[in-house]
Amino acid sequence: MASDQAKNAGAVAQEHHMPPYQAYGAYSPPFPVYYDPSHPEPNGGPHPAPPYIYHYPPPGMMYPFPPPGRSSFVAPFSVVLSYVRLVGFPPYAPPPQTNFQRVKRKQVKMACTNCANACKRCDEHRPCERCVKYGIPETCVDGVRKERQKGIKRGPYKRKNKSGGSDTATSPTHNPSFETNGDPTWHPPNGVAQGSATATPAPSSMPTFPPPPPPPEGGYYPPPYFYPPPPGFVPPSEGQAPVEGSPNSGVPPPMMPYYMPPPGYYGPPYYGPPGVPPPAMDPAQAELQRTSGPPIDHDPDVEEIPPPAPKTNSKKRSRVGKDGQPKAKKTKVAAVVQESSTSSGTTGGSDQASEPGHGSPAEIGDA
DNA sequence: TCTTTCGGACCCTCAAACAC
DNA sequence: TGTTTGAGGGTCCGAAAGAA
Repeated sequence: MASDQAKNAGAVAQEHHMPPYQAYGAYSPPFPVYYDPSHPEPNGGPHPAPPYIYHYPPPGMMYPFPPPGRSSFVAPFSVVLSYVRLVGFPPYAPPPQTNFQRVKRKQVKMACTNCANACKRCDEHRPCERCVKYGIPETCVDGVRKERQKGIKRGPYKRKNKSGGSDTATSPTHNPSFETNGDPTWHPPNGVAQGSATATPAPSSMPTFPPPPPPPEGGYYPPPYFYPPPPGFVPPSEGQAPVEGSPNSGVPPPMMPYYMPPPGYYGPPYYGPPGVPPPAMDPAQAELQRTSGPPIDHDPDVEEIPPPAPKTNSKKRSRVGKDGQPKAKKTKVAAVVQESSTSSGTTGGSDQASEPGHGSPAEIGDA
């Protein structure tokens, strides 16, 4: 079987995490934005109830960005999206590991034969909830686990490094790539010390984001361009950095200064005044970046996390044709069925657990 | 629209390999 | 002998396909 690391690589972005109560900016997909209920809500209203959403900026879209002077992004939810940046914003690089804690899927130790056959969730009780739901409690019995094979020779193990980075559980707060910001040439701006902000300390399970780069010549920090603009946000006055909590005005602005980058725009972060879209990139340069990709400042030594792969038709199954050719069934399920067929009543055999239309619990799916 | 099916991701267990 | 590794074997999510 593939290693768990490899298996989990894509799953992190795919699974539904239960975000910790901490808000952070995000660098690039699949990094989420978290919500921090320790900060006041606009209008002093109550915090939204969990689960808190993630914001996955679409590729090519702007990205949440830690506000100036903050080593991490902690803000009311409505502010979270107020700091944005464009793809390829130097000198940031995504950390090699997201490490966002994921809620593990709970599994029962032994699913009943009906649920196992249907590949559906079971529970500890007998009859299980699903069997009761479908009126087949009498057939809700445990299957029989196969005994693990013994005497299987295994190759030599690759000993993992105990001191660090042995696995994905390494605290991201100690991720060297964070400390160097993934870029050896980058240094935190003066006066922006790590942890200097009033931000709620990140739990150990959460990444600590590095401080933002200094504003460019002229002193602008990214204006609060939104995509989409959070309701009720009041943009800061020109030339000012976004102020945390600014949405608290409670007065919905008539029009938010937000924009989408023009097509083909892969340029640097735009520091212009609020409401003014970035200039279009030079066509030649845009074309070059379209073909070779946006300017990436990623540490070449840092493994890049690819954006969530678009859903493919990989799960497309070829079904039984009109003229026969039954598909091979899952043998492991079939084995369970076979072993418990005397009590469960499901049809045994290694080729099929049950037949459609016979009311067998195995094919009663969840509604 | 609902139901059934099932690919494959995810999870747990535990024997083999390894360190001390 | 205790710990670590990683594969076996299981659960079940979620989407496709068929049925109603």
